[in-house]
Amino acid sequence: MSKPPGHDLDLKTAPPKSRGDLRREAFLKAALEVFLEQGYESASMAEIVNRAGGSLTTLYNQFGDKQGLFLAMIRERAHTLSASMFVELSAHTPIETGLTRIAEQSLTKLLEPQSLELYRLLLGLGAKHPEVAAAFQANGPNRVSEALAAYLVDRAEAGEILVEDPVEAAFLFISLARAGLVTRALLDPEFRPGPDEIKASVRTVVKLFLYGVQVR
Amino acid sequence: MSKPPGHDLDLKTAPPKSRGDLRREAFLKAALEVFLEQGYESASMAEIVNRAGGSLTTLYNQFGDKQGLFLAMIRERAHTLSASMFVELSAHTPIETGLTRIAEQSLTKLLEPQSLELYRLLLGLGAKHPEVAAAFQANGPNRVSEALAAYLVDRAEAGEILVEDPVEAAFLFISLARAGLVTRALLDPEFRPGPDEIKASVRTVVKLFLYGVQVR
DNA sequence: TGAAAAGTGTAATGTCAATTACCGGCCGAG
DNA sequence: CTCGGCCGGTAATTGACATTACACTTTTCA
Repeated sequence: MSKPPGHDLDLKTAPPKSRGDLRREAFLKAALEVFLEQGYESASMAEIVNRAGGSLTTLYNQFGDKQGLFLAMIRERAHTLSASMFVELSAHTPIETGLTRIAEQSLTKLLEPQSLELYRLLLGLGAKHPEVAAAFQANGPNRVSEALAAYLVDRAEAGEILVEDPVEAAFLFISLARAGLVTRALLDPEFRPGPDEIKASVRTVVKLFLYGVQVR
Repeated sequence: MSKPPGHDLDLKTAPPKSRGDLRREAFLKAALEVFLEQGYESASMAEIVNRAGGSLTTLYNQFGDKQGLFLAMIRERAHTLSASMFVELSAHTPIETGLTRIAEQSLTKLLEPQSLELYRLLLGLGAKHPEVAAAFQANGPNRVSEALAAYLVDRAEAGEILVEDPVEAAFLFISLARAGLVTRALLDPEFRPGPDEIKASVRTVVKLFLYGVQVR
């Protein structure tokens, strides 16, 4: 409705910034903060306006209602979070290195307080708004899984590993990598693992994934 | 305060049921329903009283306030849920059987809609009420982990497996078992795995845990 | 049996926040 | 320059509850 010549798919090279766009960005940023801090129900539209500047009227004009704002915010964040977890896996990287790299990258991102809280919010969404959770899932974790699966196939062909179902194996590896630290962090706010703990956890996980525990 | 001769640790054989106890039970049951359906913020005390019978006044007398009721409910549920996930592991059970049994048992319990919603609620609690999440963690998952760790030590001594840190290995196995189905179920309400899917998932996980993916 | 304790039902009270209504100022097209 | 629409600020308007207060009945038990 506003940018005359625009490709609507601009991802990085898009600073057309009309007035409305600026407002919108500020609103989304403030909404992110407040929703993450207080949760959906407790967050107040007024508080969001306080932080963003602007006015309630404009906020309602742009997003319709509280739920609209929330959904818009979630979509935007889920998208960038997913993107930031993506790892370039050049084939022919040795398996141990590749697994380590992908696990460290996505764990590090996911353990940032902001990501963690966003993840928590998504989980809490529950039966309501399944579309959002689904969109996040499809468009974040699944992407990573798929990339990893392709890489596993490559490594299998190179004779390094033996997998029956690469897709499932990839999914399990991702799950395994995340399960330990992320679950703990979600349940215990005190628990904020640093880079060293992440590296250590990843090392264990990679070893387990590769070798298992059975005596050979 | 009421039952004259009581052991306070009765678990099953305890129907002393004074009047207050009956009220209390009904309140907790209704509270469970309503909190799971609506979430903490949206749940209304009046609605709980409607379902439980009795009166608002009594509810407040027994639990103080909304948060008190919520905490009491969570504690009670976390306790019984944990108990139901416990698996008797006679030592000397072959490793593959033991792992399969423990994973199937706890997965099956955790995937029941009610458990799943409770888990979701706990995750959503977030920074607030860390005590509750901690209590649940300590008193549920950790128990299972510890039992499994002891079992792993036994199997290691029997020469079946090779583990450096049994506690960590146990934790990872539990995480691995849960990660796949539970995470999926939390994010996608449509996804309700049946017993066959659970068995299949467990089979894969056990194999991975034992053998890894590396060619031998 | 006869209070005191505990329970019940209903109707305040008070707060808080979503959503709307207005009203005057700012900005870009004609 | 100048009008109609977007904006910002503020004050309604409403509806939901949590939490209490009150007046009455039932249980308990000494």
